[in-house]
Amino acid sequence: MYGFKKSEVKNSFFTRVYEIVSRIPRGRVATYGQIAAMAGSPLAARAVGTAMQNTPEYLDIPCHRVVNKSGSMSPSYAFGGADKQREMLEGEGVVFKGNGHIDIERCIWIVDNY
DNA sequence: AATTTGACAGCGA
DNA sequence: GTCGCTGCCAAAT
Repeated sequence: MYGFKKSEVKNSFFTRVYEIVSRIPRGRVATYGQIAAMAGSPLAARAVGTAMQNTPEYLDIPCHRVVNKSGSMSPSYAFGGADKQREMLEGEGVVFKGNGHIDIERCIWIVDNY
């Protein structure tokens, strides 16, 4: 209550993004654009990136399951680098192709109701 | 209120 | 396939 910033409490775009990301199941990935659309702003993929960069650690959300649409990952990923992220994903069953990219078409998170 | 920033996406070369 | 440029958006300053 007292140690929270307003941005962490109010129902902001970031907050919606965090809630959505926290629901991504194991072995699945979601794209920034996809999450932006779910959060209510289909063109705010970039803003989703900003949200991820500011993700408070105590939220414990699987931000490693968020990747760009080409199935590659951001070099500036904060948990130890792209290779580390790849290990985590492979450990969950996410399929990688020979070129080091995720088989996005196969592992994309499919939601029926939200 | 205006400017800056950035873990994106689409398009052309 | 990669590289660069452009458009977009929400947050923080």
